Amino acid sequence: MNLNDIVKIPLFKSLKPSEVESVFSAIKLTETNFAKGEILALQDEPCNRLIILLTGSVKAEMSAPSGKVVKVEDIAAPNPLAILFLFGQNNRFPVQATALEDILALVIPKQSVLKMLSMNETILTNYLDISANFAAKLSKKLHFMSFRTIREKLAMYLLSLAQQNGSNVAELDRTKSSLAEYFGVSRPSLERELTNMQEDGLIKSDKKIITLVDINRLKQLIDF
Amino acid sequence: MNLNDIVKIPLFKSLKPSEVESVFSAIKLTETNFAKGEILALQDEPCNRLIILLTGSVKAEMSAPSGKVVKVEDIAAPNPLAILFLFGQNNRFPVQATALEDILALVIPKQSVLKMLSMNETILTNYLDISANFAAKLSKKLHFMSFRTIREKLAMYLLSLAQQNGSNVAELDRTKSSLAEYFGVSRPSLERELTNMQEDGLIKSDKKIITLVDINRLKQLIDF
DNA sequence: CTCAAAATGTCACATTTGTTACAATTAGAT
DNA sequence: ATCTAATTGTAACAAATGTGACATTTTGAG
Repeated sequence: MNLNDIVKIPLFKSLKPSEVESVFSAIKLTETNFAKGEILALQDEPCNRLIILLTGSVKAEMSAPSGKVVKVEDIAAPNPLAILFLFGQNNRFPVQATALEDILALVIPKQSVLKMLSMNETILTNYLDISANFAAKLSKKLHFMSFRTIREKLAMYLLSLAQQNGSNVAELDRTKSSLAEYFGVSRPSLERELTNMQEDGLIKSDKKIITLVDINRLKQLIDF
Repeated sequence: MNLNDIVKIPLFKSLKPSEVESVFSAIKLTETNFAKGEILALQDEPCNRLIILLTGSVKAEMSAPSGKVVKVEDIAAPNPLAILFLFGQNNRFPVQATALEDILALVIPKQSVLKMLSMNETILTNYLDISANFAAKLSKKLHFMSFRTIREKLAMYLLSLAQQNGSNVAELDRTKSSLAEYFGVSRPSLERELTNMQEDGLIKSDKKIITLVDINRLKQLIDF
């Protein structure tokens, strides 16, 4: 792996070439391939290494013994896997990670991660920042789940989508099926609520393009 | 604050006296009092300091629309507040923290925290461990929220309570009101479901003592 | 292009949960 | 021990969501 690729990894962002060299010579790390469909980490497996995706992506699911799954999120290169759970007393993967495509990954043992963090402050701040971002995502998801009605969830979701665009149009970034799954509701219920909201003059829904018609009322839904 | 108190704080666990001295002389920190009911941190307020409770406890709540709140958890001394969100790009408190009792707290600015972490490896590992434990708690809560029905949530909750006892009896560790709040459902709905489950022969419910009658069927509810 | 699989839109109906209200019981302070 | 506030148990009714089914449209592999 060359230097250009390395500094593209968030954990190694802003590292000077000399730092990369000294850090990488001090730690153990291996590059590993995973085929599509292969399991990178089992749920509840001890989490004793950091896995950083170099290419490809994984889906992270929480599963109960006989098959029911809760999808948490997809993680794509060049992001790390389960970075939040690497340390701690009973540190286990909270999800099962399955390769969505062929994957090349960097695997670093826990001890080496610790070594890196204490020897280089840039890596330390990167690590803390990345962790905080994942925590924020987790927390956001939890907040999201706390919205009671589908309408509220949609208002929240659409507003933040439109805000990213800087417009009053939200273009869905995934299928409505997977959106329903993300919301934790059934697909027909999600469709129905989109229809209802259109009838109520809140939005205009056309395929994946949702136009926010009455932004104030949408904001009211989630603001109080 | 004396040395004995300091090493009782998880973040400073296993520190040698000489380390405590050198670390504390290098960073800024203040002790602050909060009265019962006072707000230590607002939801969405920038998270630029670490707050460690020395005495007392706080409740952490996320406010959702219509004034409804989702209680995330209580945090008691000597634990830190929102440690997961201190770093990161858009680092804001995900919850509002309100004092449940009079509180004495240690407040350390973000920059000083970073300084501590890079100057002392013990503090670094403590910090990482504490963070991971909170992440695990968050993740567990998320898993819990993913259960669809009240019955499933109850099955999950009661089974893990009974398991702690090593018996088939779950003694509720809080009021049913607060349990309903924790579940994110209304209190009458929770009561009704307890009644239904009793009628269905799953449990026997008497005040705070819930006897698990048909454990297999309860397990099926969450296993499947 | 072609065609099968996936995704979408929409129903009628069943189920779950919320809401409001009220009475009974329990807990805690003085 | 007494009294007030909190908790608990329950009910009828309203609202939200799930389910299963079906036709239509879109997507993507070959």
